[in-house]
Amino acid sequence: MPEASTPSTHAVPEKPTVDGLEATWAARWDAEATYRFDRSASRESVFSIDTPPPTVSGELHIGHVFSYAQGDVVARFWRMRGRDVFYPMGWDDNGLPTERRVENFYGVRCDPSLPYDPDFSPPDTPASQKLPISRRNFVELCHLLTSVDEEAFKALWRFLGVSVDWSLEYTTISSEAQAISQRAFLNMLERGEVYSNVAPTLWDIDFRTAVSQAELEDRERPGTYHRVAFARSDGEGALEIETTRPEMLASCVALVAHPDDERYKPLFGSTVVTPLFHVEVPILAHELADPEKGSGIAMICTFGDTTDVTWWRQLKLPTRALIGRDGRFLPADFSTEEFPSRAPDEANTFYSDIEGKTVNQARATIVEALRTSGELIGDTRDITHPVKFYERGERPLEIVTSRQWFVRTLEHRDELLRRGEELHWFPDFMKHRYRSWVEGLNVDWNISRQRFFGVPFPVWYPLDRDGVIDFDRPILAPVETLPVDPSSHTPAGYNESQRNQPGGFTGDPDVMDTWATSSLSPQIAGHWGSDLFERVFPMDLRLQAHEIIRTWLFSTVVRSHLEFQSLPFKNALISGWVLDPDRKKMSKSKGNAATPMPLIEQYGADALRYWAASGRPGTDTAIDEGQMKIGRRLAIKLLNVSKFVLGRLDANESLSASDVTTPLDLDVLALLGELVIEATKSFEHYDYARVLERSESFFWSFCDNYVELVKARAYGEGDDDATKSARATLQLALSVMQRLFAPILPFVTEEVWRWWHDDSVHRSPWPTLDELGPLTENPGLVYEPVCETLEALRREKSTAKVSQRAGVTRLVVSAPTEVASALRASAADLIAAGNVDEFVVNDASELTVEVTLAVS
RNA sequence: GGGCGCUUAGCUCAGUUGGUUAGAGCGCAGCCUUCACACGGCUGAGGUCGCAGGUUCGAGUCCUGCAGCGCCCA
Repeated sequence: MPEASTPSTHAVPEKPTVDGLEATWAARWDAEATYRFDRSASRESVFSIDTPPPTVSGELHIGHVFSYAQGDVVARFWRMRGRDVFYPMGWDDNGLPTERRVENFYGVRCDPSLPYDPDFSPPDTPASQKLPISRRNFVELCHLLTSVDEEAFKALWRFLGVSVDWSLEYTTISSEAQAISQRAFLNMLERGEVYSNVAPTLWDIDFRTAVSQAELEDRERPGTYHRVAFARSDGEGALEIETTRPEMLASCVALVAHPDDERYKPLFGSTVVTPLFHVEVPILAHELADPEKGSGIAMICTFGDTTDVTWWRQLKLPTRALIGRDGRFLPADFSTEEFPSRAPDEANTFYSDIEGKTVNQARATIVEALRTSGELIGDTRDITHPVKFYERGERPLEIVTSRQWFVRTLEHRDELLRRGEELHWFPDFMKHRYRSWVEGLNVDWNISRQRFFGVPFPVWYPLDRDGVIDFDRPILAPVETLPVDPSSHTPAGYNESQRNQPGGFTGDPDVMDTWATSSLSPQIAGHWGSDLFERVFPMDLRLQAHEIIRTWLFSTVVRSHLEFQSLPFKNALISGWVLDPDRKKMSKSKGNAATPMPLIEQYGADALRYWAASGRPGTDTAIDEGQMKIGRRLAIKLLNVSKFVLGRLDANESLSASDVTTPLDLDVLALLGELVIEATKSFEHYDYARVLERSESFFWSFCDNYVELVKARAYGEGDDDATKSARATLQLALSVMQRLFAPILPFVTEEVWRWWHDDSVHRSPWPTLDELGPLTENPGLVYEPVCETLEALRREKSTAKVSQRAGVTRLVVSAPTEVASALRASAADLIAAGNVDEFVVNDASELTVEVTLAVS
């Protein structure tokens, strides 16, 4: 036979496989720029996504895969809907997590007093004693390691099929990100929305930095109540307080009880004397004193905890702060006004035992002394109580007085609450987390960190003739010079020799909190100041996990509200946590955190995405390899049925919805039409899990029933309208289903799509009703009874333990008139699929099926 | 202490504005070595929908209370 007359077939491989699709298609998508954003697109046609820049700190985990896969599914839907999807990817590389990783990875620590060593290279193996290096050397290592980590992350995202436009990649430490952060800071400063202040600050003594309220975490820790006697100044006996922090005694500034507490009411206004240090302190009243706790009266110290800060502020108490930035006790002189002891020599002598000690050491010393002096009453009492920690910290936070930059959030609380109401949350109930967080704010947002790898504040300060810093007259960097580093750049009007000299200047030593830069992700990714920004801002969608609502989501809303009087994004899609198979929260410390790459290798990226997409927005989901296996099976089924349908179709035969004529085929398309409507609606509400569930259910029925029913008609000997109808239906349905699954299973759908198309399924239009032709009015009226009959046939054969191909002598179906005529119309398909000799349809009140097998 | 979510088959979860006999997958049992698929297919068993009230012709679904689990905030 001459080649010219051979029907041309689609390029269907002999043995299709899902293995290896990730590498193949990731490379093709790169080469074809499939996910490239059209920068000339108008705002209306753009769908812009604000993605979380992951913290680049080494290990990837399955939680990343889960959350980013869910977001990607949505991005792919909108792209197929015809929107120009702005989908960048950033890396949150600045900040403490990176510093920590660099310290551990290279065995170094930053010592800003050291000079830069241009020839420095990190030790091959980290020494047990961390090597001190200069700030600049340290920052260079941070850049080095993050760039390595970023490549590893990037490789995973590609392998997972995350459809970001890599030409839009950004980092939060880039020069542009720094300029944007500094510009936004200066704008806030100009508007009076940011201020610097010396204040009691939550302080991590290991990281030696301030932390913000958002980074706080309560942890249950054992503690011990000590009952301590304070002698009354009038000599009328003593008052006993209970404290878990007796080491703070030298910082005591008052005692406090509840205003209604009858036991202490008569004493308000009188004074007592602290044990050991003999400082006179007043007895005061405040609602926050809990009469049920301990003896009902507490000592206020500057500062043992956040309640102390509140009392200190509201009761206008003096400051006797003694904990230093390293967590050790600072020097103090009890003969001064600050520490007015009645017995200064005794107090100083005793305090010399405390000075320089850590909190725990000092506690032991003081408890011992109190016991000796008889001022420790009775036995101590062990308890468990919540203690505040920095979320990344290992030791309890202390409160240290220091100068910090704060963003005014408290005075904007009501507006911020309204922004939370304005935002569309998916799922809706996540808005409660935002609201309760904003309602519970009690300090302004501290954005300065006493660290090294971050965006510096674009500020210098003049020094007076005595070399004292004048914080009230900051020298601001002009906007056009940004980004600046005040530790290496010189402010206008000075020269570098005047740095840190009397009469000269000094640079602000701090860097911004990482949330202070990542909260500008829309500005950074959208290149604030360029035409692009107007096309993408406010973003259509923010993707993130629920655990960072109070940090990233909140801070982004704050920044956008202050800068643009707008929400930064219209919709927020909140993902849940990944739980381990026992439904416990995954964490590195528990050692149950799974790494994704082996799972991708075992089940395929589509299978992992299937698992992720089966978790509804906001729902915590357990790692479930069973679910991944099902996803893999679905992908394989898609390959196989595509091979079957396409492998026998003549690629040149033109088929369309108008060729679909038989009742069964029309009905299947009508059902598919219903599915398309539902899937579209669900996707528009970010309910990808429902799209998956419905599509999957239709697809399996299609494979098990419809394909079996029309196999013979479509690919048999005949060649009439009915044959054409079946072929057209198979082809149309396959096309629609390949596209319905494309957002969730991008690799396998692309593979099968390319067997019969030149361009990517991911750039193809989302299916619509139009392409399915005019649909029947009551979808399912034909297909469902036909399927029921087919199932009855299979059941009989299965019960009789014969092959499904076994012959049937007689098939009698009784059904209501309408159904009966539907069955008669599909008789040929049922006869072929069931291998039936005689098929009889009777009218009856309800559907019954009677099967007589050829052999029994 | 305040708030949010969950509780449906052995397991993991769907269940739309209240509407016939409550759904899926896994697992389990049995069958089919079928021509797209053994990396498969078919069939089946399995549930007083956490508990107690209430509204309704009708409640897994709405209301009230309670319990357990998880989380958020203080």
